[in-house]
Amino acid sequence: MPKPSQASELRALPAVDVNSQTARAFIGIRELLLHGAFARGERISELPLVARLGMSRTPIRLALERLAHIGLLDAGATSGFTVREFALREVLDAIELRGVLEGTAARLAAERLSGEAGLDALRRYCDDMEALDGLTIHTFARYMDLNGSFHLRILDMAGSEMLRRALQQVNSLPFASPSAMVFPTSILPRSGETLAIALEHHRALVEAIARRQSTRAESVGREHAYLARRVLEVALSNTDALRRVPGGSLIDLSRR
Amino acid sequence: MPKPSQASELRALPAVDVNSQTARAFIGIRELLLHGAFARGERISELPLVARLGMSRTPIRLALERLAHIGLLDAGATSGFTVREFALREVLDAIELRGVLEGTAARLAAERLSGEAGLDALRRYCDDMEALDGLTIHTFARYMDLNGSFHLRILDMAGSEMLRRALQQVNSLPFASPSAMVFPTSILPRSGETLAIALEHHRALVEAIARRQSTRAESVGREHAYLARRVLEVALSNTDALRRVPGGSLIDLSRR
DNA sequence: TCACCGCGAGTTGCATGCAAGGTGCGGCGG
DNA sequence: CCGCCGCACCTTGCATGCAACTCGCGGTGA
Repeated sequence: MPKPSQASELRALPAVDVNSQTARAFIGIRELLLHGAFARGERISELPLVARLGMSRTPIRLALERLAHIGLLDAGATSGFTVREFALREVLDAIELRGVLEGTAARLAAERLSGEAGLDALRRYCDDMEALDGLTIHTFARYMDLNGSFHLRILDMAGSEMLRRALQQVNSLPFASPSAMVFPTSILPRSGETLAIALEHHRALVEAIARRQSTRAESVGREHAYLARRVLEVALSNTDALRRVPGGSLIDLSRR
Repeated sequence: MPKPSQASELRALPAVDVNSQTARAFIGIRELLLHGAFARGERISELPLVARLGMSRTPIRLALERLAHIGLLDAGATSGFTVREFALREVLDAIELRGVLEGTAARLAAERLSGEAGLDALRRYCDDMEALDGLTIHTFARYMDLNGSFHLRILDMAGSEMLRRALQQVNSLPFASPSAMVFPTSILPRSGETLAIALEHHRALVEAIARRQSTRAESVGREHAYLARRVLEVALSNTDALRRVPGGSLIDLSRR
């Protein structure tokens, strides 16, 4: 069963169990962080959040710990947490690392290929994405969903739990995640061309995996991530686009 | 200043602040896990640990959470933690992933090389390792230290915080960490040859980085990790060696 | 006027109490 | 005798209280 579409403003964030206070705290604080409710480097203390989130310190503590672990907060040496700030260079590095890992996923998928089920699924995702025919304000959320499913499927086919964890870790930085750099044409004018290139990458990935061309699969997987890098470089000069990047306020543009 | 040698029985484990109950709980439970105090898949409940570690549930809870995050425990869907068990395949995948990441570190170090300081340090580590001249019971701890410093230095030269975190994550699985698969000759007879190959890899890495041969650096970095894989395959048929691998009891050898 | 010391507020680490949920066992009924 | 239901204990999630620590400010003395 395919995952339900999660096309909210803060999409591309992994869903978590909502039935515990800790999970709600995690989601709530993450949302605050990504919406720029705190300044970069600001110290986060627990008591204000108690008032803001309406729960006791215990779940808030746990949530802060988790946020520190996924890299959105810094755990100070002595104690306490501060809002992590990212130099632009770190964002670019994160995208590069995602490329390496997705390339590895594609390579392993090619090396370990067995059966047609995975390939068929990938081809269907490709077809669906091509059927969208452009990134309008209405279709781009759907595209992000399909795109996410496509890459998840490759990850499945790679069959490496460790790789899955590593990629999850990288993608937990919102602006490095695969769908963070997708904008409708109305925001970034040249999205159409970018989309075409992305779709070509997808086709090439499927073909390479199908033919067990593992080196080609790895190369294309890497190159595909560089696309996000290029989109980011364009978006940097576009305030509208930059504002839409989740967690964009955590990026320190003045620091290379 | 070089890091102090940490050649205890459970070396190769990142040091943590010992001044907090949580840190002590983390270390204590990790030690229990790696020494096989629990069966694979066993459920870990908090109260027994309260008695065993002499502290309240709060720090134990936090420590369990952290252990789950680094992958030594499974956080059950509903609640509670169980001891993670690793199929042999996952261990091999972890080593493969480490190869990918260390290859990437070497590539980035080559691409971003500036100045001679890093290279000089690497060369010194190489000299020191070669000066050991064999892996006796007395020298192999020192070798692991030097080896760890060498790879850390390359990671520094890569200059990617994201990459550092990813590698740290992989290395937190004790049997995948770079020094887990180093045995003195008295345990694994052919360690001498393996050591020679490792030293050659190190030299090749330094040379490739120095000449900015980034592709070569990446390849050698990957291949270097495969050495651990081969040592593991030999060690699998050697009970003595296997017992020395930290966390070896968590590996389910019957499951591929 | 400047420097140092001490106190106080704020903050975190930890312990513990309480309630809710789950699981297993025993008893009861068929 | 077997199966099912209910109760009780075990376990965890969360709240809260307490103590220690830090940082900063103000007062006092040189």
